[in-house]
Amino acid sequence: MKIYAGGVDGNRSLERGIEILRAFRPGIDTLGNSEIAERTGLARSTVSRLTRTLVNTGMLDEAPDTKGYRLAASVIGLGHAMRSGSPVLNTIGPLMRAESFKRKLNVGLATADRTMMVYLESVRYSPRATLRNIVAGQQIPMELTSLGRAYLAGLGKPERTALITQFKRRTAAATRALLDEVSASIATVERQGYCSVSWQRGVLAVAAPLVVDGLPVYALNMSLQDVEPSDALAAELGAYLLAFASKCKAALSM
Amino acid sequence: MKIYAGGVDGNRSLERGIEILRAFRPGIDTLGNSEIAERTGLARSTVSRLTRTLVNTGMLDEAPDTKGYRLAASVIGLGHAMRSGSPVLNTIGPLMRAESFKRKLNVGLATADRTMMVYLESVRYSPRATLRNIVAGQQIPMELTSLGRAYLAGLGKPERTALITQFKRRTAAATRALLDEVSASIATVERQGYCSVSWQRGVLAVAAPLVVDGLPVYALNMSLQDVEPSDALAAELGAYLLAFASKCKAALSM
DNA sequence: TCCGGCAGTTCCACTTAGTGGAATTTAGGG
DNA sequence: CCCTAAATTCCACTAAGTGGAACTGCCGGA
Repeated sequence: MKIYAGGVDGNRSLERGIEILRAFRPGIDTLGNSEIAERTGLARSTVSRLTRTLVNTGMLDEAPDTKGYRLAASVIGLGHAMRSGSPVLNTIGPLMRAESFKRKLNVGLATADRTMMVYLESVRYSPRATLRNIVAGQQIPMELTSLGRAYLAGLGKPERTALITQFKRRTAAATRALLDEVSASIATVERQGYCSVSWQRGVLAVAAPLVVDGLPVYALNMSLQDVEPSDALAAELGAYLLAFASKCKAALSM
Repeated sequence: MKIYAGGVDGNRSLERGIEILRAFRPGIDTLGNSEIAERTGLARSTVSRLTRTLVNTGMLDEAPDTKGYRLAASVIGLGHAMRSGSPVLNTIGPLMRAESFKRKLNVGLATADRTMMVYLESVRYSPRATLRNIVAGQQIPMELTSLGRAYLAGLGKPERTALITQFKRRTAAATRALLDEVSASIATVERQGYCSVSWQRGVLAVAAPLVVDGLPVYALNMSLQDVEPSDALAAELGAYLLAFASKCKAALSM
């Protein structure tokens, strides 16, 4: 009874290489081999070989005095390829920009990467209309935000519970109360189509799932800064969001 | 005389996995396994296993009816991490935005990915000042643009010739004349610090290398749309660019 | 409904390519 | 100039990955 490596689960070296890339979280400048080895739990020699490969393939740059590595420019090239290939972003992006302009608020589209939500696009409205900022790739925690909770609500039961298990494992602290909040938000989405969380002072955000079959689940959000969060305001935003979400769904199914 | 695999050149599976990711060029929506196999020259079974791994690690999503894969959201997460970790972009980015605003022109910062230039940031100035667009990750060919040629000029001889060899291999057509143009541009950069190419009608662009030691070579560019390219205009832009480049260098060496 | 034709996956004998611990080299820092 | 820490290389070992072939499932015609 022999077990064959090929064809069962993934390719180990590739998995590890990707894990190394992922060790570069936002804000991190350079990582040395031993630091990577520590974070990933790989043998130092293995890391040395894999980072070399990643440099050769152009995914990492060797930093100054070879004391470390940083992500290379080709990863943003990939990011651009992803965005420009995404049919969802391509159809919804323009709608988001128009909506942001019309309603004078921030509009975001995101989906999950493990337990983080990552923005495909986030259109930031600024009262000083001279600059409109569009950000992509920013990551925010799933459990804490309306965006993430709306995403969870859009997911099937099994995936959802898998993620919730991960939250438990990840954050030992703040567990019980937080998980209850999460379930409450999910229930709210199921009832009224959106949920609202104000996790930063003066910021009100509402979010709704965007489920199109055959595609990953997405979530849309709208938010306002420098306001006094209130139920009335949340309801108003929620109404806008629901209208916008259904417009998006319509545009996608054409 | 045995040759040991570990430790010599890179890890084969990882190399191949990355090559698969790279097969998703901008604008491509989905790729199926056999299409990938074709593009990369790998065995179909190998591709099947590697794509599975890439899905497990979150780099690819399975498209609708499993007829293909697309880049997953986590690649833009990586892109964001790269940008937010880049010390060069962090110090120069704000300067670029200010400069674009002040001079009313486009300002870009890029570096190479193989034979393409990829923008870390491209600040697009629009006369309708209500929108200023910032794009990252866009790729443009190195040989055809002032940006790419300035980059080449900033490179060491060996790297430069290696790239030029690649151009020859890549584009069979338009070789001789084009290569001469490239050398001419490089010479221009060496003489006056920048070069200028107008490869699209009505667009004038000037570019200069940005070399900071211990870091990859970058290139800065400035461009104007909807103008009649002329030597006088190019000289004016060039002067702005040189001033800006030296301001950047100063900011970086602090 | 049945039959190609095709894309994807699985099987499996083969062996190379990758692994990790130990030894070695390189680089600072005091 | 030595001493510590990090990175790299060495190498015996074999699990892990490979590719061709067989298999499965699907769609489009007729």
